[in-house]
Amino acid sequence: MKEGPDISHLAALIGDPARANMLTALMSGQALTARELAMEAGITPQTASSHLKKLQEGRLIALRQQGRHRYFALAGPEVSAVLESLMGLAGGMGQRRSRVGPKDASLRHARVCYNHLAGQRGVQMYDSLLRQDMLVLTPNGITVSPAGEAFVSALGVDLAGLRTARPLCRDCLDWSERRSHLGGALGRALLAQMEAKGWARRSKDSRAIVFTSEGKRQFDRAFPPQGLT
Amino acid sequence: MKEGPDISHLAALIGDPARANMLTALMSGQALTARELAMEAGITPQTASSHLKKLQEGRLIALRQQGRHRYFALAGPEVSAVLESLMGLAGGMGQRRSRVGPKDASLRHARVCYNHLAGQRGVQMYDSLLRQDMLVLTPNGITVSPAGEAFVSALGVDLAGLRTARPLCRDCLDWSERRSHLGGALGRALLAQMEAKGWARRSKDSRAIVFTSEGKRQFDRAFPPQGLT
DNA sequence: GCAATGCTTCGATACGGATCGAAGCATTTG
DNA sequence: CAAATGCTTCGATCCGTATCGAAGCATTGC
Repeated sequence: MKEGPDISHLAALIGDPARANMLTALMSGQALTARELAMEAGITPQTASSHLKKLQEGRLIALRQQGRHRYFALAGPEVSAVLESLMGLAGGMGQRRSRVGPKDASLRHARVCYNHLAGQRGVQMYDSLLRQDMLVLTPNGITVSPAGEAFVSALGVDLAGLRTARPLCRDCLDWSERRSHLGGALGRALLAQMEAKGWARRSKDSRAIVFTSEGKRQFDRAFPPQGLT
Repeated sequence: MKEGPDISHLAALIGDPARANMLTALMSGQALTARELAMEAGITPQTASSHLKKLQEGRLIALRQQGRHRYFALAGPEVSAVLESLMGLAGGMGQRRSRVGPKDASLRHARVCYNHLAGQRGVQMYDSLLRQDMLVLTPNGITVSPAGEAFVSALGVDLAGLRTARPLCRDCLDWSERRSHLGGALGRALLAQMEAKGWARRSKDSRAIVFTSEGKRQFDRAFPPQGLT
């Protein structure tokens, strides 16, 4: 009895350490060259080439060629969601990981997930927006209230420009917090604004997002944690 | 750069066809013996034994021994969720599957997902409950309204008995519908009631759930599709 | 135009892991 | 108690796949 989609092939694609590392690196939402991905995975370019071919054929990544540079990115947020899902379960076995390094803490605190904010900060933001009724959960998805529209516009988000993007808001399950953070076009726009305002920046060699002192203050003011409303 | 939990090991566990088939078989929420799982995967008992050992060590399945029979079940709903997530992505590559058989249609229509109802029927039920404000989405999860409590009690669900179960309601992303259906203790109780009332039964050799004509009528009456409110 | 660089393809190698027959242990049944 | 049954372990085999050096092709920069 083989029922439903064939998950073994898909899982096997992710199940190679080199490929898993490359996919993880692409979760930041940025496109990386074949060479960069080879270095991420600690393998030669020729090995990376054959791996990337497999991921491409499996539709996990997409290619954009610029001259001799070949940029690969995740094929879409659905891929990122599956990877987060796997991380959530694998994280539950975290006791089995030989070393919980400082990087894990910074990832849990704030990290980029397909261009939007994840981790404790990501969940804090989402919760706050919901609590203040700026975002509203409906059976058809998440909508932005009029107050929410005014709020994010005041933060510098060009909502009209985002309207064409679907979905505007997407509920993205956070592997470290086991709760949702905000994905979708609005989630991406909000992170971009934080970067533009200098509240936070992306780490150079990690998916972690680092907030400045001022950025933390501004963030907490904009998205107050529970109990500070 | 190796960030976050190690997903490759977990994915590799799922990435073997035999193991994937066994995990899929366990998604019904029932426990199966080692022999039954061997037959599910089309391998010998000795091969199954070594596979099951790996899944056990990987904490994807849990063992309950009864004499010489060893019953294995999924370790929890988190595992089921990951499998559904993989199915969703793999299903998006459905064009690549060599044969879309009649079974896929029946699975899409109604199937069991870790003991609760999934597929079109599952999503219909969830949407209906939300639309009628019997379930309410809150930032802290899904709650049952007073009207919802009365409703499910009238259906025969012993809510008091479920109160100790956590979570009572859980939003479970449906791979075939790309929307959520209702998991958690209430989701399981509702499916059990449908079975008890004879509205529907589980297929013998599949995760598909088959509704009787009367069951369809009763189901649509209890959980009217959009437009029939 | 040539050298440097990025990337893919080819071919060979080595390793890991799925597989099953045989054997052994535990439980159940008559 | 003996036979049947369920399951695990052992050992051998074979296949698939990741890997990298070498070679080739395409692009870029001087």
